Amino acid sequence: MKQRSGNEIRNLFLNYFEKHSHTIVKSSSLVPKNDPSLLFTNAGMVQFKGLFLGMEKKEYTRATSSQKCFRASGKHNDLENVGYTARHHTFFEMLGNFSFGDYFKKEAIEIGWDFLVNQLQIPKKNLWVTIYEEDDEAETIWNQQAGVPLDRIVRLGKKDNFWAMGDTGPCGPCSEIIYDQGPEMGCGRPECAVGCDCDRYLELWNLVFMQFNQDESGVKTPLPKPSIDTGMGLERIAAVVQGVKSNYDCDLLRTIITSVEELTEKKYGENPSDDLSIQVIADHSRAVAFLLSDGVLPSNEGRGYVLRRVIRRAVRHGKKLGLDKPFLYRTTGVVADIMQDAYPELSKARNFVAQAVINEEGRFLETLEVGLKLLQEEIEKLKEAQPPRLSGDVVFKLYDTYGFPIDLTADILREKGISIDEEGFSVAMSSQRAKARKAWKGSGAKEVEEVYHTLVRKGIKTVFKGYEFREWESTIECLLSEEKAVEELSSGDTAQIITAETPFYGETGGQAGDSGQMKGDGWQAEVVNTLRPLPDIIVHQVKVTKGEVKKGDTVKLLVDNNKRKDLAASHTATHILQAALREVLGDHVHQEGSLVTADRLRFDFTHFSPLADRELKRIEELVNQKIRENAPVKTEVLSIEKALKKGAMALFGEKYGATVRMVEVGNYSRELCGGTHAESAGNIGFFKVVSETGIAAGVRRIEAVTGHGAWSYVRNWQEVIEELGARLKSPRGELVDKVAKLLEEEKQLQREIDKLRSQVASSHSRDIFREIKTVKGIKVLSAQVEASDPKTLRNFADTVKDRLKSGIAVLGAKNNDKAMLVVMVTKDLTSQFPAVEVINQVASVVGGHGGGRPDMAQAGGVHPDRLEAALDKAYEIIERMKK
RNA sequence: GGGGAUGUAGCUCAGUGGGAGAGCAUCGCGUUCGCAACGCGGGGGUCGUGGGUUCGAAUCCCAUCAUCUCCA
Repeated sequence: MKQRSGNEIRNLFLNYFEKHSHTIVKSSSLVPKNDPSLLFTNAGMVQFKGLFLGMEKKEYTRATSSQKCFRASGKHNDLENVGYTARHHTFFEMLGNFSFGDYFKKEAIEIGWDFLVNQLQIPKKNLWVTIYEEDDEAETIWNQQAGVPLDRIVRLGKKDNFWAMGDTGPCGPCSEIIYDQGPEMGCGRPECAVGCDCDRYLELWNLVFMQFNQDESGVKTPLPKPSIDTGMGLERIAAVVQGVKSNYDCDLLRTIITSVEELTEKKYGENPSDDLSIQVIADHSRAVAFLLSDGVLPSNEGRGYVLRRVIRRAVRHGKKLGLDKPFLYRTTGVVADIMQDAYPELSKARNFVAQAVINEEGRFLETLEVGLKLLQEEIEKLKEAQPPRLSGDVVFKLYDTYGFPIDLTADILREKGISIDEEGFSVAMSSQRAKARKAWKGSGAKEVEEVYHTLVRKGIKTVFKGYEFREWESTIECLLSEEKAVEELSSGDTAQIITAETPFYGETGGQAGDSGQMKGDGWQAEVVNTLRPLPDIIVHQVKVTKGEVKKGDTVKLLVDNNKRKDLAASHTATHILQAALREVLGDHVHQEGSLVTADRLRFDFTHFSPLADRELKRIEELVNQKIRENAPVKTEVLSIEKALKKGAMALFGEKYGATVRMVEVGNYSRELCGGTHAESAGNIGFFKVVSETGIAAGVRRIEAVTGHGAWSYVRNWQEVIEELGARLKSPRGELVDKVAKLLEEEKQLQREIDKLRSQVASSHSRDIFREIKTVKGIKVLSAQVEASDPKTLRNFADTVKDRLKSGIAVLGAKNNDKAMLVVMVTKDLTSQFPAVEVINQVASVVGGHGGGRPDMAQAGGVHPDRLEAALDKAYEIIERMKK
């Protein structure tokens, strides 16, 4: 067998099949396009699904690829096993050849076998073949065309060798080529044979013969054009060709392991526990590099959460190896180095990947340490428990507060043989959900919805006229009071009115509703707010101010134009802001939420770190620049396909109808949006960011004001600064220096005061030292001194204690309406006269109590007039304590 | 919007109501031809901010800000 690198094997494979009339197809993204059933691409055939199902046509009928695959969720979840075995990976490459109704079993077997035996020169003596138990055809081909002896062909059941895409659709038998690593790699059991779970018999290459279509009732009918789908893990074949027993020893992974060795100064292969961690890091580095370069960002749901879990796992294993600083961004760099020729997206995304990884790592390292400490304490407590099992509450706390994904906690505990209480975790989780939901209610929006559903079923709906008009005439379709339909309303009532048509914009998509007036024959109402509980229904919240309103009345609807203009300006500004964010921060910025009101706007978006001052400044500047350019705002109703083709931003996960409304601001911003907008960017006037904060991991929030709101915001600040300037008698430009100087001066003065205070206190010292008494042979000084704060008193007591050499000092001082006391006892006397005991007895006289250490205690009291008595009594107290 | 965690010297952090600390960094002195290393000494703090409780708060309570984290 010739030694070949992983890269060489990949090229050899692709070129070999190209020679056999296959088209080399680039690996598709790890994020499957147009396949909502799949979180990640997990096999080579994923991008060809449409071809197999006959829903798509391509110019080729034979293809070959080396496909990026990721398995850490869903049907194939290998995350738990990574590191513990020699074969499991979250990320791997799948080599495959495909026939779409072109060649079938015979040719698939022949060329596959030829590649292994003649191209890679794998010794035939090590190869076995499995087939589906009913597939005689396959057996004949293997035996007669490929020359595999019959005793090397093993028949296996449905579980192993029958493949199906799902419960229905294409399916068929498959056949696997097995590599025998030799008995020393096996489990040693006498019944060990092909099909055994142990490491001896390695499944190298799976050939799927798609020949049936299965319907709902399970009936299989032969496909008119049977197809071929094969898959061979590159890492496995590389390990075999390179003669190593573990995938981690093939060059594709070994290079990364070497870089981990360099970072940690640990040697791979010396300590099983370290090896585990090193392998996890090597595997996860690849997954992380590829996921990020395919545009997956760490987040707390869906794909992003899988990525986050992988990163956090790797960080934790790094920590186990002694890495306290971000390191993963380096190993992902190594991945880019060795793989970028085959996958150019790695080098393109290189900087972005490093930035995103280092951010996520740094963030998690912060909580990891504290979380591990908590976990360690809990593990200690569990030492005696049988069986050891960590409570759901703790697992939840780790998850909730420290961001430990549940599988990470499980992974840590697995090493210690501790299980986790998943049920308890779910309970804690749902109680958190319930709490959040309860807190969210209050608007009562949920219950109300039912009323509107019934209205819609009755055929009531509202047509929105407000894009073009601010005033409109229509008829009243329905009156609602306290969620019940009524026939009429009278002056003073607050209620909901639904009309056939309206110029009022109902609150949706984050834009606040319009307000204004309604006028009818002999009645008037004020529209306080407008809602849109369902797409087809617009609800005016009104207060009737005059007359009686009846169902069927003709009504004049007048939108408050000033508020509408402000709302429109805010909304248009939001669009420009999003475009600016994407320009400054990158294309990973997506809207996560948005609120548009007349006086401010709030925009939540995905981004992995707090914004730097200069970034914010740049964004603000860009938005204002666009405002000054005064580009017209154009709206257009068109098909969703057309809009997306024109590059409109659509919200992820949002459902859109067949036709959509696209809002363009010049050629800068293009978004799908149903809101009302300014006529041109200049109407916004002025845009000012008010705050930028974090909302959740990976989500930031910007709040900003526009137009009139922005002006008054700036005006307020100006007033504050002017007021400051006036008080500090300092021009605006010198304010900062002035304050710094004042603070410095204040500090100096404080020091000066401290010094003077202790001088004042000690100036009385000569007098009080005459009052030293000897109580049963112990020198005791109890005296009142001048001290304005406890610190001075304490400092002074220190000097007294030093002078006494051996003895007890009890000092007191009056301060306003309080008495202060301090007791100091020299070290040689603390066992006989603990300072705390002395002071508590003395302090009780002044109505207080105290505490401290054996050699020093402090106390206070609310009766300063009794201080003298207390100090006198100190001698008695000490005398009584002497045994 | 709701919950939890964190915020102490330039950095990393300790400090469960009683005198604000450690290690690293920094400065000075000593040792040295010089450097590294070492020894001794010093400077550096609104204990995130604002209230409250208490004789006394870094510590307890409330509010607030920032960062992290989970839920909606």
